[in-house]
Amino acid sequence: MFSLAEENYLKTIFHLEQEYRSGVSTSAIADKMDTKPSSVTDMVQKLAEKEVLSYKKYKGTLLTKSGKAIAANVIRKHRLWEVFLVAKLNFHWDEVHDIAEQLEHIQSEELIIRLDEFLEHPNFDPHGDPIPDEQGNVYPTEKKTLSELEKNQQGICVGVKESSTEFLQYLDKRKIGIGVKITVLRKEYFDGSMMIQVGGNQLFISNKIADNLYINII
Amino acid sequence: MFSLAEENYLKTIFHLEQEYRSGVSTSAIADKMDTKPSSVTDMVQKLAEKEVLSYKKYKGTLLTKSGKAIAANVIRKHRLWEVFLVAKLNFHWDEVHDIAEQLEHIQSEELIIRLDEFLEHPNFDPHGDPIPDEQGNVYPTEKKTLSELEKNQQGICVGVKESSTEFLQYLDKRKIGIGVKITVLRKEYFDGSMMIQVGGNQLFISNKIADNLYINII
DNA sequence: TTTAATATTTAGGCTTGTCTAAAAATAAAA
DNA sequence: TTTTATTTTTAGACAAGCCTAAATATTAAA
Repeated sequence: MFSLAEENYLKTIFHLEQEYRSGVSTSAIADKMDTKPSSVTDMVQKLAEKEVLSYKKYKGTLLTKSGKAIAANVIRKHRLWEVFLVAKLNFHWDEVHDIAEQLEHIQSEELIIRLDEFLEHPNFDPHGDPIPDEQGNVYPTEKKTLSELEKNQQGICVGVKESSTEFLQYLDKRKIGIGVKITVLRKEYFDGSMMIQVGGNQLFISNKIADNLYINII
Repeated sequence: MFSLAEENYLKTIFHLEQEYRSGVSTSAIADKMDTKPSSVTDMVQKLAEKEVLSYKKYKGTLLTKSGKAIAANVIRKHRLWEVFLVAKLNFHWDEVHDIAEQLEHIQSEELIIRLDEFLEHPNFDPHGDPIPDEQGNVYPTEKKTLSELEKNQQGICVGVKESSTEFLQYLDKRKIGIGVKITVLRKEYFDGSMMIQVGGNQLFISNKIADNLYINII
């Protein structure tokens, strides 16, 4: 069993490994967790003894297989709860992070199995990030913004890049939301604006909007 | 802000006050929380300084108004989550306590407002206990067992007394569940067995069953 | 390559919430 | 009412997880 603090370290290191593949430095962890490097050293040494990560003094750290599994599971829970908060409790995409940060530590395998079922096995959270499966496998998507799509390409909206309330309201009004299928009908190259198909409607959107929407190409 | 441990003490004392109205003893709290009396003394003194309870050495403790409000809010959250687990995630009544024990400490007013909304403002948890309102008022019901009802009385099933899996399955099969309206059609006084109306069906049940069902008289 | 700057670790300390053992107060029994 | 038993409190200690300050490695610059 891992404590809340331990789970948070594992999760953070998991994320940082994407960026620092050869080893995550003490200070990188400290920065991300808003804590002091000395605290990180303490915890990393403790986690190394528990064999969830490998650590060489001054050389940084990397998760072991079991460490990765634990971290992926925490992330899975976090993202499933985010889906719940948005899809069932009508929170906005940008309001759910702090709450999910707490919910991700609730201990119950069965709870997550049933929550996943209740949400109909979602594959992405409201920010468009993939939800790890039960085995801890994450299938990272080639996350593109709508602005990167070409004419006639289509995909599913899986999230937003920057999410101000005004922007979310703009999207709501136009029925653009997570899971919605979008097709590029026309693209203007001088300003990147485009005509898109969303549900039954055709919309004209600026490049600024298109650049803020994450799309999963299908 | 109160820590997880502090919230648990307040909640426990709140419950114990129903039984020990003139003051809750250190050992009663220690018993209920499965901790040592010396630990209780420490915490109670700390909480007294925070003015959420009044405490006189050797004389026990009672919650202040603000202490009661905090405790009621934790209980509100606990019971709302229990409703969620049973009504939405299909847990059995007897499986939800430990999970709710964790969920009750999630910090977000907005979350509880929306959860309450999502569950359509339930008044009772799956064990038939009343859910405190947002102001912390609890309206305790005169919780009777079905066996205490007389002929022609009717009420809503709000919970079970003892909940073995077999018993819950017995109930499921007969469509007896929380929120279900039950009417006593006939009652045999020599053994307490009764004929009841449940939904469209009439059922004959023994006193043993009737004694295990909590009913809210309407 | 030697020096300076930066990163990391160690040492020691603090807070929270728990514990054991001993002291003190209260309650019960003789 | 005095003694005994029980309850409660105090004192001192410990683990987790954090901190600051000092010591040690590593990296970058001269």
